[in-house]
Amino acid sequence: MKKELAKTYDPKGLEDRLYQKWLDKKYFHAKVNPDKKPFTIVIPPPNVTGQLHMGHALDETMQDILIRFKRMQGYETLWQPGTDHAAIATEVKVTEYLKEQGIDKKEIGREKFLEYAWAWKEEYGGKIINQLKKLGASADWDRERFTMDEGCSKAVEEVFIRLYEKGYIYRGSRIINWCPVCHTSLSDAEVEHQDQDGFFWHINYPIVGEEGKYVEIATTRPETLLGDTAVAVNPEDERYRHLVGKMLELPLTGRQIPVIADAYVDPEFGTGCVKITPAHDPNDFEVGKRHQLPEINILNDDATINELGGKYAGMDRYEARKAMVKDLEDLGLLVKVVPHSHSVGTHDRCKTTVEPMIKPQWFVRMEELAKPAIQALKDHSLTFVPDRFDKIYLHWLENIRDWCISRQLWWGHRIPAYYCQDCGEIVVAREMPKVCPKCGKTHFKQDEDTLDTWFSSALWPFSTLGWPDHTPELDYFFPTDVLVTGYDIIFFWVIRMVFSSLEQMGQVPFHHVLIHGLVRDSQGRKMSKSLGNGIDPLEIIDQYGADALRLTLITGNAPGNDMRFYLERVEASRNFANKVWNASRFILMNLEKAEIPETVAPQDLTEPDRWILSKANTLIREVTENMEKYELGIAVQKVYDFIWEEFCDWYIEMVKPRLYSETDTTKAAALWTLKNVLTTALKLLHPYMPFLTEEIFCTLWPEEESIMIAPWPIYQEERSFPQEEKAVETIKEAVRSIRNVRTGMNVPPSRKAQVFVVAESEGIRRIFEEGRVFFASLGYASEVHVQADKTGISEDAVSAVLPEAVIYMPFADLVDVDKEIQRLQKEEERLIKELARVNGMLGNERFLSKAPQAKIDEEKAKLQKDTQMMEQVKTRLAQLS
RNA sequence: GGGGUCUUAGCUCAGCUGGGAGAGCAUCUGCCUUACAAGCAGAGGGUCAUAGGUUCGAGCCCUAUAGGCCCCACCA
Repeated sequence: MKKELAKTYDPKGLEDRLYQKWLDKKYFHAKVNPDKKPFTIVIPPPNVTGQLHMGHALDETMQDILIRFKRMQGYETLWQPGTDHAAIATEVKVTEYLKEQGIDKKEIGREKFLEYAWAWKEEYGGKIINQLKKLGASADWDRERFTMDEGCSKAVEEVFIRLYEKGYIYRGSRIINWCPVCHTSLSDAEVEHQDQDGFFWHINYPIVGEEGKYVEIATTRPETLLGDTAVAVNPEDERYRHLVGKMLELPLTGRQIPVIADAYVDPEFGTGCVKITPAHDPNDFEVGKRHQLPEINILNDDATINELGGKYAGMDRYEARKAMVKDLEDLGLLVKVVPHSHSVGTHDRCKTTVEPMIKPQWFVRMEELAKPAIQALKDHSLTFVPDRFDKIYLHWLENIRDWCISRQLWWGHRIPAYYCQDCGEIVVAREMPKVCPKCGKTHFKQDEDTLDTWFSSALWPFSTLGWPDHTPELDYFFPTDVLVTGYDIIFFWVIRMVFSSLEQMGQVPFHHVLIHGLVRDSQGRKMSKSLGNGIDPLEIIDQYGADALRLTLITGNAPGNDMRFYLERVEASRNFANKVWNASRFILMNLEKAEIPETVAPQDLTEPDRWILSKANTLIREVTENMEKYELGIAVQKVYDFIWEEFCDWYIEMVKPRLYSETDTTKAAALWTLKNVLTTALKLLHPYMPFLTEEIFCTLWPEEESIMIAPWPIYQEERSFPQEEKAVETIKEAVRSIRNVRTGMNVPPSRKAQVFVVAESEGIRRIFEEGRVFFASLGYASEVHVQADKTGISEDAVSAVLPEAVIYMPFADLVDVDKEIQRLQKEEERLIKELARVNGMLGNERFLSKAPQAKIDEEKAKLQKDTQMMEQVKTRLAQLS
């Protein structure tokens, strides 16, 4: 079956059709197959209610490229897909949605809310998955998972219980980050620090019993004064040593607090006296613990002042701040107000300033868990690409603090802890206990909180493979090979997967972490909803095709770096797709006109055939090497250059006279080579541009099922033809000079000219004899004469100097001697410079003694070539003047 | 305060282990040459941020400086 291809590549329709075919054929489906080596990637699960954005598109494209590459190499490839319940993100969305319907979350209660949330998930959850399919993602959709499905939930429960039993999970009243808008605790990773302009309020605290004497403190949050339980000074600070132990009167409260000494205080900073508010500052909390200070919580959950705040009770924190500053001023206790820029913690999701608060929460004790994760990187069982992310990973782990995992949300995995209503005993178990092991009573209540969303995604590499059950999949596909993700979630996700896997599985979850950057807009700004500068990948796919989008995302940027996205780049990618399409169309048209043999004997191949085969062979080796090293952009750039320049601009053009001739005996060899090289190129390109290459491949090889499952090309020593490469490169250079000369003289292509090639060396003459046909088709030659001297060449012929030959073209009427002299002088200048450089190197004793021999030989060869050329140029110049 | 990263052609960026400066887009010139005008052929354009150092040799390695961006951090 031969298909006619359209004149321009139109991805519309074709992409959906091919994707459906792949699905029908089950190519994406991975099975446990002991005869093959596995290759596994787990997808960073997108938020179940999310929309595909450029970041996803980049991330999934990289994974799909690796998966398709390895699949063609013969691995049993599993790309494990799924979605994340995204606790807080989803809960906020559902709450907003309900609000629009006039439904209040608190009123309907937990159970009803969860019903709505699941319904929402059912309705919108599939959306992002379908969007991934538009990209061409070859994930095993039969294995799609969800972090809150039965299996993943079971894994979460199991890990929680195991960690609790080992003492790694504990419940404690500690200072945590509280979001007053979302009404939940947050982990440290969820707090973003922003520098904000604020003030330093200097306040006098009167010393009890010493009329008119004060201790001056400086604070950026005066409202927290209500919770002060001490003022601290540095024990070494001579200025204040005498105050330690004295009592102060806390303004506006009537309470008395002590002056304490603690090394935490920096005498150089502020006044050297620090108000200590254990309930609302992490440092003060520590100080408070050391000195057994009372912890006074002065805030409600919405960050209004609570009932302990006296007249300020009920005010918002900032309102209270204003009122208190005013009151202090009236009391004459406000010393001064100094502008001060300081860093403020905000909730990364809603940007609200977080309040440190003491709350009973669940924590993961991190110190012991972090150790193997550090070790794994140090002994290289885990590596980052690029490796500069090693430091970021290590620094975080080496300074890790306990992980607050409880959230005051409903959408998530409920904590499997039960409280005895009678004696307060905590029981962590798979289901609600019947009888209290401590008091024997039977009234239990489950913990109201749910787990941090990252607790479940931390288990993703093994929970998706069936853990805690011992499944064949787990045995076969785990540990996974590479994780592909952005640097923005190393702390949230990558690190937590590593220590969770090391703890539960005793192995790293993946061997390599391939890190990419952010996709930014054309001006380098982050794409965001609020800026409205986001570019929808689906619109790009609709307009230019998925392949063009994929290529754009992969090229022109180094691993781990951010990239700018703009339409001109997509157009360039689209143009390349069209180029491949048209080259293929040309080849297919010619293949239809003639029979080609299965194989061609080597002696029937012409020089250009061997040249392009040799080039393709080298390409195979290089591209494969680059891809093994995750250098995806470099790899595809090489394929791009090969196809466009070597294959299309040179080989196809060189081959045309053979194809158009009725009598040429090497026609079959040309067709065979065209088909062979095109096939190789398509295969190398397939991971990047799956749709285009599949469509062409299946037209080219109707008997084949799909390029997806075709074997990856392999470098073959016997396909290396260095001599032919040199010969064709010589011809190319000659053709280029002819074109150059002609353009310089404004000779239209329609005007053909005689071409004389003068070369002393017989070997060179043979090369030109072989290549004479190309001067006609590529160099607009009417006749080609290859000879050893200038016999028969008119004096006014224009010349082009090559290293080992001079080309003459008689253009009697057009000749412009001055121009030619100029051109030759320019060439002479270049050669003088080049010769000076080479001579400088070769004349340097130390270069000769220290440089590698290969380099020396290379320079010697250059010297010879350039000297030769210089002689030609000089001779020619002498002739002209 | 610590760490990272960037500074290369008008624009956006490549440049792998140090050995003759590249691509895409843009610009200029000429071509509707029977695969492709989303194309073909040719051209112009860069003291690789600055100053030192290591080296036979530095865009690449080291140090410092300037500027941009990012991350981490308990300076009240």
